[in-house]
Amino acid sequence: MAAVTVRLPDGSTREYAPGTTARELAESVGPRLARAAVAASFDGDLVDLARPLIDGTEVAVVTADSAAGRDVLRHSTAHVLAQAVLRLWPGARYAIGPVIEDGFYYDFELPGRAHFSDDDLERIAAEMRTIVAEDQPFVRHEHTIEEGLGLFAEQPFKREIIEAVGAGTDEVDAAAEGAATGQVSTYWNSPSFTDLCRGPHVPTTGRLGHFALMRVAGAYWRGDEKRPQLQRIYGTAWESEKALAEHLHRLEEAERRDHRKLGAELDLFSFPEEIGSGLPVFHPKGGLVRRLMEEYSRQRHAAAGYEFVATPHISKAELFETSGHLDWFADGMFPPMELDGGQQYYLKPMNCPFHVLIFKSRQRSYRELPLRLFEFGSVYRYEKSGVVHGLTRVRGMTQDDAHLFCTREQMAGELHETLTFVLSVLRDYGLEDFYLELSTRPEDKAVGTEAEWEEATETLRTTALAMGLELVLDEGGGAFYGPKISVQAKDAIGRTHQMSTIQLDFQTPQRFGAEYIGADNARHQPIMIHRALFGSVERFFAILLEHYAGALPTWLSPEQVRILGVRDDHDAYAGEVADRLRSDGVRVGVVPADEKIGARIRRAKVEKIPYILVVGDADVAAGTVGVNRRGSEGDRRGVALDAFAGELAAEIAERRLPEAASDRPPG
RNA sequence: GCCUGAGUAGCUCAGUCGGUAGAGCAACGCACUCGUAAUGCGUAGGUCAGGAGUUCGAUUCUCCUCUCAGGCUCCA
Repeated sequence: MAAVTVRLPDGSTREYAPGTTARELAESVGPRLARAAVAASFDGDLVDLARPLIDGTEVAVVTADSAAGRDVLRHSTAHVLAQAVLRLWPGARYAIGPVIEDGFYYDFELPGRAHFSDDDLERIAAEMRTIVAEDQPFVRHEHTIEEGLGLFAEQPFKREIIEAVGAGTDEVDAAAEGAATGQVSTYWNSPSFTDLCRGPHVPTTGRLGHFALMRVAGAYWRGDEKRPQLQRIYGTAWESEKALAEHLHRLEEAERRDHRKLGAELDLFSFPEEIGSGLPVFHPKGGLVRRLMEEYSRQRHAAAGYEFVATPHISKAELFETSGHLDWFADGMFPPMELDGGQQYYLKPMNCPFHVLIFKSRQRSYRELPLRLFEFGSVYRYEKSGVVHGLTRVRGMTQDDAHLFCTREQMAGELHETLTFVLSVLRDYGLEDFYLELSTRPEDKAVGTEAEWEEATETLRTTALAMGLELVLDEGGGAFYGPKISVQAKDAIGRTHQMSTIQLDFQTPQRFGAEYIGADNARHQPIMIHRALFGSVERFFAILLEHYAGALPTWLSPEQVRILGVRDDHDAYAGEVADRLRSDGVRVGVVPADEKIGARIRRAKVEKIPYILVVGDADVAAGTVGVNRRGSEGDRRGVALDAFAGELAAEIAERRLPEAASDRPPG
């Protein structure tokens, strides 16, 4: 047979004897590459290192420290997890074990419908280490559908996957398991363990080991609430002990920034049990931050031509029948209150029907359009008990909600202006890294015709593309009344949060019979654009808190400056400094010298106050202050009070953001 | 709503194989008068989430409820 010729990623070509494997290729390139290799890719398709080279393909060696390589490690570790569980729970059924961001999971059904407990994780991890030490090979086999069904006769979940592959009914599995070939592949580890899998895998289990099992959870088979709930184990795996440790450290960092923890530590808000789940109260400092957020928002909205409205929290049932909410989302609403005459009232889950009624309150002319109505509107949604989460998923919240009414001709321009406005305001709060997501018609829940949806979706797409930001498609993710664009923002530690949404709605004006008189003297239906910028004040508060790890920019800090006299005979001067700054509108606190200066500085640091001013003998004599700025090394002594005040006033007026949204860990 | 855990002082946590509890920090009092991340001593603080059951006796064991955490499902 002729030699096989392959191209390498650097463009060079090499010849090998027929039957040469990817592993042998790696070895021929260099021993270090061979050691780092976990898989290979042939023309971009990931394959095992044991796969023979194919003539004319481009071959790349996949190393453990690449994204694709980590996926291979994680997938292989998931197999080891399944093998360990089957050893410890003979007769367990195993379902699927895919790779997810930063790790993997595997779903099981244990004999006698038993459950994993947290303590089991340690036993399972120990068994996994044994399997790693055994250095078992991952041996690939191809089977027909019938052979596959026979192999997994005792494994109903595997059989279901194989049947779906055979029937080509499940696109996801078909792609994953290779339906195009009408075959399934398996990986054999030991006489006692074979798993259905497309692969590739590392050559042997000995290649693994830098993993941690994170938690156990219940998860529905196929993600379907109506199907059996399986036992899921989440784990993470990395190419080295160092990479694993770094990952665990990142998790700790996220935990340190958790807004629920910061909210308690900084005395911003709490969730009194007596009030109920998902119903927060804001304490004075949190209330102040919230007010500052809202004030700046109002200021920007006023400047952008929005008009402020106010609407009640409850309404007759008919309003939500007209809007369609009772048809589609009654489950998400609090149950109705019934009055004497049998009239039912609901807490409002949204503000839009109220704003439509304001539009409809009198005859409208095209000359009034676009009409932009804005409100900080409190809404109540009955979130299921298991989903309530801190300030990000609550049962009562305040939306910064606006509804824009415009003509069809104005629609594109309004969308563009709105998106520009939204991004500009978000940037002022310190979020700067964005991409856009376009959500299209949901399959089951939707009102309106295909044509209307198509037109609305296209308009949104055009607007989004004009922003020059990355646009991601979210198929079927729209609301029941229209498609939407959402702004996704990355925070300081790289997590993505869905921020503002802009939704087009042809339906609500129709349902409510909202009309305006056009230049042609005829009645027309306005286009309605729903728009929330923060989403909810509560959620935005949480995101900002986590983004800044509690160290809010000076303009948003509840206490901007704390003044400390060195001795108690400096307290009078500290008071004068405070009065001077307060006259500029600065929020100042003074703590008298009944504790050592070091202790009071520490307290102020723990409270993440942007500026600590220390004043002593020299300052009293010279009219100066010692400036200790949050996040900077050391302090500046003998700064003239006027100079500091001027600099601070400028920082606040410009809403300057901190250079880095990180701070020193306490202690 | 479902699965797995958890709830002990304001916070972080220890403890009780069933005999009603303890530390550090915080709070309060006294002393210390001090120049950039914790001065010392003392005092007070708990229906051991709530309810029911078993028991001579329950914070501890059982059941129910509430709340929280991590997932699943959901998220107009």
